[in-house]
Amino acid sequence: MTTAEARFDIMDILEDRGYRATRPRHAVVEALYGKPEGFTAEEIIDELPGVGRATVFRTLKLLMEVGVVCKLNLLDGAPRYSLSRVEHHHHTVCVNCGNVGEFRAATIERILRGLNGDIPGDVVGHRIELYITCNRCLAKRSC
Amino acid sequence: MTTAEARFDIMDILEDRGYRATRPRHAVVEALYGKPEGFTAEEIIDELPGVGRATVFRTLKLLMEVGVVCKLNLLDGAPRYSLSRVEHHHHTVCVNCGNVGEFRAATIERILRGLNGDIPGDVVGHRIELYITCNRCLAKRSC
DNA sequence: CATGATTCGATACAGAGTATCAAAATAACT
DNA sequence: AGTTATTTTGATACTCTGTATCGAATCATG
Repeated sequence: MTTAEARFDIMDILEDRGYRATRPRHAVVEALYGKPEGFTAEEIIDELPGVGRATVFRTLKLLMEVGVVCKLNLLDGAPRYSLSRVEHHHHTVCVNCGNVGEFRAATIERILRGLNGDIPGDVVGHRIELYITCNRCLAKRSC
Repeated sequence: MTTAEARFDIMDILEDRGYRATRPRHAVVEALYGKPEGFTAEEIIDELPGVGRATVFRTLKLLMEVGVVCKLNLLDGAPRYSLSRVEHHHHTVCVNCGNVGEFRAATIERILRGLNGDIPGDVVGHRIELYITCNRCLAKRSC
């Protein structure tokens, strides 16, 4: 999937759900594409002085609702958001620089589904986060 | 492990790390034992009018540092904290009432460790959360 | 282009948590 | 026990992330 297609897709998804493809929303989506490794809300707000603070948060919330943006609460510092490239996935977060990556692990999904019997209720979803030191930070450190 | 032993243990852990076993900290730890299914910071603050707001947060932070309390950021509403009963575990969170439970799954741990090769960095930790509808909420609903 | 529904931006506000700092509690040492 | 040094506390003000409000602007539709 190219970037252009993906951009188109996201605005499409919004319109399909009855939301309007407005200029501020376009601007936010554009900005997200420059951040393949995650971003904070404040980063986007600073980058788009023409778009109001509330609108940025509203748009992020909307994008989470339609499933193309995820929010990660780290152990410290501001929450990070990231564009989802694949359907169902989980995140790696670098504990040093905060950069966010994605991974999939079908085996784990299967196990979690199998776990249902041991859990006192109905499993309706799950979330897995791997805390890592990313290669870039590892490289910097060994210098 | 009885409750009394566990209480003793927690204050012990703090003292072993050079922190003082003060009365406000005792009060917070006591309060936590009345909350086997998790709690919000505000609940504890309201329950202990004799203990300052800042102190409650400071104590919760301390207890997280020494590994006996976990914090969970839910999809909405205030974050929930919970006492950890077992060493390494993960959480179930009821999406309806917010109650927190614990589970262990050795198989998953093993898989996550095995995943190391597919991840662009060193895995230093992980977190798994299962979103469930707990039995109590299921029962209420079917009425 | 008139109408009505969405969305916007500015601003004030809310909730969770922290920084500050003087006062109190605690530990350590005589 | 009394003095001193250190840690901890509580009150308060503040920060930071996000939301509610609301009049103005934008947009789809007839």
